Amino acid sequence: MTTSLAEENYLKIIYRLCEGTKEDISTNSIAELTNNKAASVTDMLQKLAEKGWVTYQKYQGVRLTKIGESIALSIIRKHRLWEVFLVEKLGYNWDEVHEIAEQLEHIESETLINKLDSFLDFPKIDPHGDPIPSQEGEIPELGYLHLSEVKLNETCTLMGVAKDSAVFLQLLTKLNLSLGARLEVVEINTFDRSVSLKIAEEKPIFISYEVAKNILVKI
Amino acid sequence: MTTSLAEENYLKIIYRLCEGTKEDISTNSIAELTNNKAASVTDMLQKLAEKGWVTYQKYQGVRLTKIGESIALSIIRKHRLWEVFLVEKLGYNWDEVHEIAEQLEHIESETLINKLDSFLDFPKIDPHGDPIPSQEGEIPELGYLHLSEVKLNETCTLMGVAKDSAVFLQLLTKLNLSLGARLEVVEINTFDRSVSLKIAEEKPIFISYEVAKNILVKI
DNA sequence: ATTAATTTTTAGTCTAGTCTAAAAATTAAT
DNA sequence: ATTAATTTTTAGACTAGACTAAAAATTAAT
Ligand SMILES: [Mn+2]
Ligand SMILES: [Mn+2]
Ligand SMILES: [Mn+2]
Ligand SMILES: [Mn+2]
Repeated sequence: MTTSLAEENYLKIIYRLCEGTKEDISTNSIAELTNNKAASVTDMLQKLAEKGWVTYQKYQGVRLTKIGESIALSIIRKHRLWEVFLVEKLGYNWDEVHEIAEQLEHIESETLINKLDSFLDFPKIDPHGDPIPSQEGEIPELGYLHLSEVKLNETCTLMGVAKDSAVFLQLLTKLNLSLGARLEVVEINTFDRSVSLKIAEEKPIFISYEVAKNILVKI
Repeated sequence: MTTSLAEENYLKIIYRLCEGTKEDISTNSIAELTNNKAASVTDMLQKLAEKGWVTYQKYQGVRLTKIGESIALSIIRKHRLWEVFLVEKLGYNWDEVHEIAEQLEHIESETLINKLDSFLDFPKIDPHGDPIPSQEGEIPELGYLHLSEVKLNETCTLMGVAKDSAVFLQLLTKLNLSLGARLEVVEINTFDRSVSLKIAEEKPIFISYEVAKNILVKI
């Protein structure tokens, strides 16, 4: 069966919301992320349920079915592979690629994405450290921690970000925080949970809890 | 001003029809190429005229304005650059890329297409020998002939094709006719205008007028 | 356990882009 | 120059995907 652009965007967002929790997803939370009104979301959920891509009961929320999930994963795979292409081959910065990938992820071709995958040498992660689902929809669980969870005086490696927004990524770049950086937590302020970090023996930098929460690290 | 996918496809087709002739373009000819009904075309022509991209008078046909033409050329530029990418970088054959490029040509980004252009080393022609418009909308007039116009015993070089259809391109491939091939016209049958060709001293092959008409050559 | 607040769904409307059927204009044929 | 054939436009209807306003269901507060 064929998927429209609108349907693909809904499935992708429902996937993101399902990831966190075992609960069913609320209409309002979807409305927020799609920038649509709740009434429009209800309409679409009924269509998606009709097509067998979500399970949905009035007032009780929604979840992806196996098929719905595999559609979402194939779009995420395309999004992330295109982001790798834009950064690795065309020389974009990591904060510039998300919007373009939002368009490219909807290009429909059986062969294209696999040829692209091969051209890029089968990358396992995208420019933001997010794992790239395989053709079969396997997505490795990387088990990263949020930097905000790291204990005082521990050292870790920056593996990814939990947010794609350009302003956030530009801030990280300005602070010299890029994928692979070695970070030592030298101070945690209990008052506002802000953090001081040493990046590879340089003099410490200061980041808010909001920032630390969106940085993914490996111990 | 912003262009929808449907509008872009109409402008591209009107451009193609304008290219040939100085006459205004008929509603029916557009309907045929867009695979829409004439009534739908009339609707769209009124919208395009409203936006200033075509000049249009009821019953009198349509032409692109300067702005309309520059939009069409920017889409054609994108289409052809993506075709080069698909063939040169991803290893597609020339008969496999048109449909994918039909989708990619609508990706909207100021920077993307110029970075792609640079990544591809500023190609001047696409995999079918068609010229790639510059960023400014300049399109070199290549002055090629149709193979059907070449005189008996003359030798020429295959520079391009006048048709993108997969079956046509596959036929050429099967006949060993590819870009750059040296062709000698060794026989022209006046009855059906079919042609016999020597490709680089090999034994002659036979092609119909229909095929010869869609092969572009340089003497 | 009622009432109040919140969330979700329904009902009805809108736009873009398509269609069919019928009317109007143009072009071709007598 | 009429008439006939063809082309083009209008009129009215449909679908996808959005919206607003109002009704219904759920959840929270007394
Ligand atoms: Mn992204
Ligand atoms: Mn990413
Ligand atoms: Mn093409
Ligand atoms: Mn081409």
